[in-house]
Amino acid sequence: MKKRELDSCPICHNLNIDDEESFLDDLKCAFRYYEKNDTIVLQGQLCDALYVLTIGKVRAETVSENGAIINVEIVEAPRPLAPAFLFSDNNRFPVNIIALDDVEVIVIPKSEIVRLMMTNPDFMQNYLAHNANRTQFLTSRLQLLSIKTIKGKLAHYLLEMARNTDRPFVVDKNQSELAELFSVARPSLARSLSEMVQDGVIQIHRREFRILDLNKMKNLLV
Amino acid sequence: MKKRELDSCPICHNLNIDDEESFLDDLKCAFRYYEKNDTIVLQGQLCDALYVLTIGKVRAETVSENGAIINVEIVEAPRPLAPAFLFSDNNRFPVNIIALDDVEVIVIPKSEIVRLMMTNPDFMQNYLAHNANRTQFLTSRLQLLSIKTIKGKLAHYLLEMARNTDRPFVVDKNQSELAELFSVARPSLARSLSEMVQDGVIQIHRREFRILDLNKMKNLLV
DNA sequence: ATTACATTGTAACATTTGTTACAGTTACCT
DNA sequence: AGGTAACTGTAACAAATGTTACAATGTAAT
Repeated sequence: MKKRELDSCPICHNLNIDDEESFLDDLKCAFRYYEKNDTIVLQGQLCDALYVLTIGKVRAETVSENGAIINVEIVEAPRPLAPAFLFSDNNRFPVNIIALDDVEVIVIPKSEIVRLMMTNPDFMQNYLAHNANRTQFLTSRLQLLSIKTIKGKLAHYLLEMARNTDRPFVVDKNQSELAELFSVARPSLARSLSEMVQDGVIQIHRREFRILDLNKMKNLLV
Repeated sequence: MKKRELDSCPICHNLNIDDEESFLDDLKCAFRYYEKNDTIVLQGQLCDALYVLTIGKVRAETVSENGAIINVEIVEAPRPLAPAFLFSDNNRFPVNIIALDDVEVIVIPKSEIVRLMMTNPDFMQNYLAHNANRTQFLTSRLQLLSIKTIKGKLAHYLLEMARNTDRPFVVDKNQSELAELFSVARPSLARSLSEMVQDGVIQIHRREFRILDLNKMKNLLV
């Protein structure tokens, strides 16, 4: 099995843990090990401890009531699993979590997390920052999805990438990836792109884009 | 001007503040007062203090680059404004905040918030719980919006309301409100509803719904 | 250079949703 | 009871997007 790299975990970095072993010894926690396809957490399960994925890779999936899988996210160690739900009023896991590898998970009771925060300001700020970043991610995702038209989403995305310049810029995704990000069909995305080119709003050469008409572009947002 | 009701603020309740005045005296913070239509926070502004809305009502709006208003939320006192962004890596306000009333805002520097958390476990848990609940709200909103069809959204919503029974139940929203929740057009929602009735999936009498075919219903989710 | 594969462009058609308009119904007020 | 406003149902048409299929182009490996 691989080795732990605790320091690159978003809630554990910069904690000045000189001795990982003794740090973990002091912590009241449990180590759990799973093999590929083991279920680590069941959707709906009570969440009264922090699950930290320290080794391996897992799949987090939302399952609808007829068993269809709605949403999938792959998470790689080291990262806490659903750290926000530990403190929410409805503290149940929103997803199934399945091992994709050999996996180590450290389970830390909520009371220990509270103790850690109270005694270790860095840990507390890490925890807060991580949750805050997650909120920010969700907010911007929501903002993107609440734009209804494909051209609108493109305008939002491309204006972000262009950073208010009219210089050409290169995007790091191909059309299929963009289509997935926007959750639209790939040919529909291609159609919207070529219409925007026809209308003289943008220029495209492979992955290099250039905004030709900033005003038209911004009007697509509404 | 109205009176403060700090105890019903999600991050301040149950703190055993016997004397609000002396509690606030001990806290290094600033009181700010605004009139209707004053700008309290500008989108993009650095967020290095917690803004707690203690009296009044504000509007939080996202403004696109061409000045169109994308998103609006009304917030009433007492509530913290964007508490998650205080600790995020990109700590800038994502919205304009405008007074709708006579408003009091207490501005508490980040360092004071950290100090409060370290000395007051209840405050810390309140803060964490509030952010966690917000995350949960965003997550479920995202889940709803990522269902593409109107019937799918309806199925998701109605199955939630029905709580796995086949008994009739009453929803607390009219069609216009539902349409806004799903961000679709009202007549489109009505059409989907009547199609679902025609297909024998549900029965409707005014705001009373009844699920007739649970399987068909669940299949709409995919 | 040739092949194999991934990516992009495009077209025809189906489906879904939006838009606008109006009629029927219910709720409420006096 | 009558009048008004809110809510709901529905229809015709427009617009946007999805689906499927295939051609054109680019990319990488050998």
